[in-house]
Amino acid sequence: MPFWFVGEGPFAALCLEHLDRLLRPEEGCRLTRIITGMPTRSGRGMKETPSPVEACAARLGLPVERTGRLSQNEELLASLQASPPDAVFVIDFGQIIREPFLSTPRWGCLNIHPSLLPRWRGAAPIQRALMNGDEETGVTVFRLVPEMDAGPVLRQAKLPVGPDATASDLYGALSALGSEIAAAGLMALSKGTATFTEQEHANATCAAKLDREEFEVTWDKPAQKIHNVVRALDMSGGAFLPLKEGGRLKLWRTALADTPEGTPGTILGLDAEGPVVACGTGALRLLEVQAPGKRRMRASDWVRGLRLAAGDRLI
RNA sequence: CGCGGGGUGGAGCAGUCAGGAAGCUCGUCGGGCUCAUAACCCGAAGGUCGCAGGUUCAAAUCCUGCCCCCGCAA
Repeated sequence: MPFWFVGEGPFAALCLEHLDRLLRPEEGCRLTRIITGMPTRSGRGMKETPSPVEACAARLGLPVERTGRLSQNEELLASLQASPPDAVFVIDFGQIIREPFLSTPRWGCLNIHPSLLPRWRGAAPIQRALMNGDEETGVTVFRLVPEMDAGPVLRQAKLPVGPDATASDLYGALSALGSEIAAAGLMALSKGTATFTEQEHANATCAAKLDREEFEVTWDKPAQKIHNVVRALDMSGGAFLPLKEGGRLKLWRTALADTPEGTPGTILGLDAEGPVVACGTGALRLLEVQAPGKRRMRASDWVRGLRLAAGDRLI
């Protein structure tokens, strides 16, 4: 059973790694082509940066091809139609896939989507689930249809979300779980024992793309809400607190504290773990932060260098 | 050549503008106090001040080049 893999972002890279491990040739399963997007000019100095999938493939020693707009890649389509694979994984790719691409593979194009579809269709399912405080999430393997994330489901698995689970935790867990059920689902398909189930479209919700403004946190909000934003954004550049002297303090890791009272932004206490800061409701302990121009560090170290003490205000 | 911040004992920082004996808060090790301690007291070890040149009587500090880390913007 030959498969293609089309992907670009970090979730796709993790899935690629898992699928490469799970789809072992002894069952006849293998990824015959890996396709990713063009490198982007980004980062310091506007350097050309390959996609996470390309970097991952290189690390695994797998050949990878780049493509621009898939819908205009005649060569790729011709090759697909000439000898269709059993399925094409399209994961975290950032392009709408249309016909005739969708229905050319034997079982169509399959996606591993890190949410319990039809909940959180769209670009940022993991982040939205965390920001929303969901206590349960999951991963869905489904067949692509023209409408975004609306195709029939092959397999789905649930995952409880711990109170301190972060986006990177869920990226790791859901890519592993998703790859497993995808591999299992394909085996079942090949034996004719699997079916696709239509989604309950009425229950669909949308996981909108992240907006830069959502990365900013202020102390007047409830501690739980800030904690959720911090957890959600640790793969996306990090939540940040604007500093009065300019610049931003990134919040990489926090924990809810039970210390109650205080004016929002006041340091209520300091210990080896880090400072506890009063919020609009409740208080938050800072565990890992990043000051402007600095690397990530333990919040206790950051506080030490700044000579902050209980009673000081963090704006 | 897109814009900007930073590299000082193991950690986080001050000192650089106005050159002149290595500092602060911790950690580590040893000792003391205590029923006990992550608390307190006393003491100790540990640094090519990112690298290489230059200026100077004298450079962490001024000049030149290079390396590494980080943020913004896309």
